[in-house]
Amino acid sequence: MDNEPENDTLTDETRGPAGRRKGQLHTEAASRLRAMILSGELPPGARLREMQLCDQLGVSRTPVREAFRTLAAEGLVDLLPNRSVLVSELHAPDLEHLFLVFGSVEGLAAELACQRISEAEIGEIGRLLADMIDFHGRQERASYMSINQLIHRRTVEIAANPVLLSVWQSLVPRVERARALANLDTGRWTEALFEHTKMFTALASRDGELLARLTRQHFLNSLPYLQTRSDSKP
Amino acid sequence: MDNEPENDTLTDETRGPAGRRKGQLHTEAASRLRAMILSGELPPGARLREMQLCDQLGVSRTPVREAFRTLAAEGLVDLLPNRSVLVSELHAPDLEHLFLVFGSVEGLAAELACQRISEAEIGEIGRLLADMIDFHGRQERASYMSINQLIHRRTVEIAANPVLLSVWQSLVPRVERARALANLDTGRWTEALFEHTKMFTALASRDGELLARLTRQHFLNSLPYLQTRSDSKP
DNA sequence: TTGCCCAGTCTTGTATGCAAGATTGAGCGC
DNA sequence: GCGCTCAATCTTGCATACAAGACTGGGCAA
Repeated sequence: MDNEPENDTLTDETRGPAGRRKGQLHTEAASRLRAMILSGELPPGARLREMQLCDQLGVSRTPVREAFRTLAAEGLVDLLPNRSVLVSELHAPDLEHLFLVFGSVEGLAAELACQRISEAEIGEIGRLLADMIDFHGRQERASYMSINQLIHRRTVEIAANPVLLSVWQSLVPRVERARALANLDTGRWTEALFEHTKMFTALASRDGELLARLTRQHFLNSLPYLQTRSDSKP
Repeated sequence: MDNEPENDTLTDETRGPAGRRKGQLHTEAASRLRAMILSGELPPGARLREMQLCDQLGVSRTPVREAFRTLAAEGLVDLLPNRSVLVSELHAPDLEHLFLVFGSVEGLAAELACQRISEAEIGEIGRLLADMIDFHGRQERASYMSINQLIHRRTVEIAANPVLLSVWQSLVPRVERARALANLDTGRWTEALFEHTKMFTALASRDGELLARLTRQHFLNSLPYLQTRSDSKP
């Protein structure tokens, strides 16, 4: 009468073999919604009705509403007062603005990373680059993109600036979405890979100024190819 | 019976002569809390208990909780799961990170502004600078700081990049808070003014690269003076 | 037929109730 | 005297109820 089989007093959220509770519901809801937006399941301009998402996610409106604020801060949705939440649009001029800023942020990250990077980390990035070249040779785009993002993320992490990291994290969902919605032109793909090798050379020689310039240019160069797929304003 | 005097179909929230409803309560709550944090009324590390703020603001917990998310996205508070919300700390290393990133963001804004600024806008900034010099001469710090912020804001606006503007707006509360918590050293004040004049010269000649470099340096230079007042970690 | 008005329905904004996790302080054992 | 345990209280997380603002479709008049 004093102990039941399932009466475990574990309060840690990492116990979940039964998948009991991974974390906060609004965090979970935000992750799910973010994934749905990035995958295109929720296309730009889609109306997000609270109740519908509640049914879909199996939670009540409170965590869904809080998740909306998180996504709004990431620029993935627009909150219209007294009206529905809309998945934000991605117009061509917005993309230009986004990539300009994002390139500058990554440029700063690259500059800082050059000041701090260790030999081991240079080796790590080098191996990632080799993998990326390999995936390019085999035309495996998904794997390539995955490694690509990982290199950029590692660079920001090596920069070791939490403010920079948070700004980067707030922008990267939109950048990833833009990439996901556009197809990578084969010519641009090869060109981008070449730029990456040049960037790695700068990183390995710890030339921060050069790497920052290359990084900014890297994003500006990829811009026209993304815009070809972006829709025109209605 | 078909028309009443007050039967205006205005659905805009800006009608309120009776002060009926200024906007959403959570927006209002976020503004109030932001002001309390920036003014120092809520000092770094302060615990924000929902019920207490509800009484203080005269609203229920729901809008307060949503305001917390907004402020968390601005980096003004830290959300601890299942524990209280804390006003975020401002340690010396954090300030260094913040000013490095902020200087870079403003640097990009300055670079873009150089490409777009009109003669009229150069005149406008010039007048603001003249006012600033005047306030410096009369040792009116509050007015000086106000003009100072206005110049920076106008520069970002002239850059005409909404993504950049949103990043800037998300960082500027923390920068302003750091400035508010520290006293401006007189020597640094004069030095900063000199830097501003150099920056204006670059802006007027539309030398974006130079202006970006000066802007970044401007923030790096002011950093040591802020840190002298910042508390050491417990 | 076409345009406007209005009521019904839907959706969002806010308040409140309930349960679970965290904190604290007293009591007990060492 | 000191440290641990446990329970009472507090605080947060989530769900739900209620009210107010938007949307939609039918009906009426021109």
